Amino acid sequence: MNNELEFPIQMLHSRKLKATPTRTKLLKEIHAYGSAMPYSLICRKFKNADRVTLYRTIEKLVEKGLIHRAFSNNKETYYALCNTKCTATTHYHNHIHFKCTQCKLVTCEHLNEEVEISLPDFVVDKISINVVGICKSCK
Amino acid sequence: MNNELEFPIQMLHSRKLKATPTRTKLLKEIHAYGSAMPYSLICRKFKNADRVTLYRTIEKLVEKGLIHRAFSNNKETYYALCNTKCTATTHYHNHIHFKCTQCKLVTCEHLNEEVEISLPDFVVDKISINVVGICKSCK
DNA sequence: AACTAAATGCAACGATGTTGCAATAAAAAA
DNA sequence: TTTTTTATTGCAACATCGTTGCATTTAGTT
Repeated sequence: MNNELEFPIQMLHSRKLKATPTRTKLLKEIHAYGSAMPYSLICRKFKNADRVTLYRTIEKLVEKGLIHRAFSNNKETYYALCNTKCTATTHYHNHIHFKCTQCKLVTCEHLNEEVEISLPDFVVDKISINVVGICKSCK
Repeated sequence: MNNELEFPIQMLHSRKLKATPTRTKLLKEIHAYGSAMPYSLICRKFKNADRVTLYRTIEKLVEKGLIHRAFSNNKETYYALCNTKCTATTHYHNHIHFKCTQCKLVTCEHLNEEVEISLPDFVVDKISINVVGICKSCK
């Protein structure tokens, strides 16, 4: 996926962030999880940590473009690692977020072609596409 | 937009729901608002009502396909009326939800062409597309 | 080793999600 | 129209999450 993922400290430093235990652990946990990680699960991995610290850690890493909110409904938010093309403000949009109704996993899936959305008279800054269905493994 | 919108009672009855004051009011408020209505604003319109009743009213109308969650981030959810083509389980996906960073409004925008998303080996049930940018009016 | 800017931990509060249960009201039946 | 049935409401109560301020601690630097 991303070579840098094995080096959370370098990832953090590249965005001028201090490599604190909570931050490096968060990056490692999300990476280890393999798909977009629900907040509730993140909490379980950090049950000894302070809730506010975790909150601010997530905010900061989202702000700096190291992770992103892959999926959100009114109940839960899922977090995923950004790929190397992500910057602090933009994310690639030739990928979509897929939520499987069977295994409940949220994954980032790449599309062969960029999605074309024609909205004349609108300025489009960011596109996010969520698909719900049944994933390859569960089908 | 939708003729039925002027008749919240009929809308409710068509889904075998009792036409209670909270339900008819919710449908009217969202319709009157014109774009996807943030939950915080809905609350303000219902400040005398019980919070749990409002919660259950929303749940029920979403479940029955009269309204839908047009947009959600980790902070807030936006609700919009479903069009007549919506059923309890599916929503049209030749429209997108647009959030304007200037006026903060979330609107449903129709696309001339259906969005094509090719995900071989996946079963696609529902596609939702959120676009962030600057709307026609603010540009 | 000392310094400095940034991150953490804690307290504290507000908003939202969620359930159970008794009281109430809407729709249907008589 | 009145009664009956069944769904909805209101309230209490609790859990989770978002958010801020401030004092303490720590990472990266000098």
